Amino acid sequence: MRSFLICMTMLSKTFAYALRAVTYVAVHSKEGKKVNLEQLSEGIDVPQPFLGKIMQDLVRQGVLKSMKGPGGGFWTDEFSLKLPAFEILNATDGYAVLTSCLMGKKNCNSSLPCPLHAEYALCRDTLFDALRNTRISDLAQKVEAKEIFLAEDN
Amino acid sequence: MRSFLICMTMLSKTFAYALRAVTYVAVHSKEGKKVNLEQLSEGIDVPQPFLGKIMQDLVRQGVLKSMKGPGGGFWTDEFSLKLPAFEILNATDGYAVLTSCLMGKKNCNSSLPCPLHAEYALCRDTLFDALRNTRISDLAQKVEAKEIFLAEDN
DNA sequence: CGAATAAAAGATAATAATATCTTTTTATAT
DNA sequence: ATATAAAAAGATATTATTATCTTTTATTCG
Repeated sequence: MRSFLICMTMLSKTFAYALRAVTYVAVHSKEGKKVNLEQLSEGIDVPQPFLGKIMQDLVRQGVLKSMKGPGGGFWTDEFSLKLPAFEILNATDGYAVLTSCLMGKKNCNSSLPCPLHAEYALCRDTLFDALRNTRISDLAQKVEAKEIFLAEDN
Repeated sequence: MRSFLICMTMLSKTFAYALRAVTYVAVHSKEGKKVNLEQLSEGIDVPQPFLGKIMQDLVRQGVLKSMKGPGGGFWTDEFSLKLPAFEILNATDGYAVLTSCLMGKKNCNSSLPCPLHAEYALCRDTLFDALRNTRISDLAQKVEAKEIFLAEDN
């Protein structure tokens, strides 16, 4: 009866889970292994049924590959590995969050800005650039290089 | 029967509403006027009952002053005007969101970082700095200077 | 083929965020 | 003092997000 409501990020938990999941799968794909849901769920410490839904989306959006049946599971091919992390956001939350106004103004832009427009644009762009410039293969490589684990506690 | 579920920001709608509300009140306080809920709700285009709750919090946390009764309402005193916008975040969402990990790692730090730690830290810090360096009086001044309106559509 | 494995899909449940409604308290003015 | 105005407080409703459970479909292997 454990609770999974722990983290509190500016973006959704779904996206955080998806980032961890894709990274985990990518690391194992480089070793030529497929990953199944049970293993993944334990490896990144995310509840299996919910993770299943997220994985479905990621496959549907072409971020990951999957196969059913014995020996099946999820993996990244060459195409996936080259995708920017931005595509993970796109497949989960959508990218609208990166074009929004901090103060909730509908038409906030540089010619009619809210009082925090310039500052927040800078913040958003920093994240946007990071998600565009970081490929899935980079995520995997960083995990390998630093021996970081993807479970929340590690 | 209108819907208010429109904006989609990285932080909460509550925070977006609070920013608009405090700014609106500050502008009017500079003209020596108190603002009541009804006027405020129309001025910034936020549903009155929900806004009422947010205002309660802001007053309780010392960001705004209020008075009941005829001629009552909300206002900012000299103390309020000097507060950084960060205090508005603190009074609504709390600031934990500015110390979180994008990938949901519990202990994410520079010595054991997630693969996006450095990049996301930059993003968070940009926002953090903006919220610390912008005072409530600055928000009001920008609205006055640029003749911006605080309703979503404007 | 039939049994077993694993993802996909569909349906339901719990929690948090957002929104509304009603009653109470406090202040003002007559 | 009484009526009125306005915030505070409390209770309830709606919607979105997160989480779970069950059934179906695809694949492999004996």
